[in-house]
Amino acid sequence: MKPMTIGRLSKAAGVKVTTIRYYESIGLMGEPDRSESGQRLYGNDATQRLSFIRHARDLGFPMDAVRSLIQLQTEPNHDCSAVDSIARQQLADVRKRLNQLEALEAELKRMIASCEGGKVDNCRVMAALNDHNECLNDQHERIHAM
Amino acid sequence: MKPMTIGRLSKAAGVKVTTIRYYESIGLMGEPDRSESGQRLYGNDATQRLSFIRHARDLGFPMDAVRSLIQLQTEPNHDCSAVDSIARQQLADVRKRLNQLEALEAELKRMIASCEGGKVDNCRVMAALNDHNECLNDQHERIHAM
DNA sequence: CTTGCCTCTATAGTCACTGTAGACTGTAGA
DNA sequence: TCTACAGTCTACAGTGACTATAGAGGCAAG
Repeated sequence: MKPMTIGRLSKAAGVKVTTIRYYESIGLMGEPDRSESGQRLYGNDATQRLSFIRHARDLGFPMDAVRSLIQLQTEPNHDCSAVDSIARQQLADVRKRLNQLEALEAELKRMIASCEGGKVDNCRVMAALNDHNECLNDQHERIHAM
Repeated sequence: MKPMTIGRLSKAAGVKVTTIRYYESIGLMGEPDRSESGQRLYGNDATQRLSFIRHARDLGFPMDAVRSLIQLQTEPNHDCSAVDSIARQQLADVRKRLNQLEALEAELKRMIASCEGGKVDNCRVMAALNDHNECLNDQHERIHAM
């Protein structure tokens, strides 16, 4: 259980050194002890927290949500429903993105299927890109994040 | 068919004024004529191109792909297969993201379903976030973009 | 002529990191 | 002990695809 340097922590948790320092800088990670020469020294709790963050990020939780979850972790007696609702929110977001992506998939498939080769000039894919009319039912919302 | 100002173009194509100027700055849009006082003046071709860009972006095509597609548009006699392959690539990307999102959905669903209320301390959702082991089969790739 | 919106340029901010520069530290082999 | 060389430090710039802001000037209606 000796303290480890940032490089070891990085490997242990699968998070890049620079990213760990970044997490520290935005207050997600808390300042670690330092060696005499100023190198960061971490205990096991750091590995845990870092893995927690990474896992949450892998699941697509936005930074704010991760921050909240970490905060909640420090209040073990608090009711679990807050955690639940963050997770449900995330699930809802994921489902929304899924729907959007499915719509995209359908349209792309249609576009590609309609192409019969030939010149760019009368390419159906190009035509489809030009005419927004015959498309996606007013899905005006841009798709971003993940 | 009079030339229009950037504001009108913005409304016509559904792209923000600042975004139009941004597209110009990165060479996606080409420099328009200017009025005596220096205001940008656009013709119908601009509306078309801008709609094209917007539609492609809505479909999730990355900027580079959009650039290529625009380039191809200027070579109407070129073979259409390049267009096709860009679209297929995009479809493949969309499908990949779909798969990743489906995996996320499954895990989130599982996490949430396992929660039985109570305190944060023994919340299953938290537990799931802590233990990366019982999770996503090595889907180490981070999910980004869209 | 004034009001109020539109447009201009240039610059900084966003998110979640990643990369770089230049200096210092720690360790393993010769 | 000397020498490599990998690891670490800080601070700052860069990424993509925009968005926001500041401060100045333009244009049309009332």
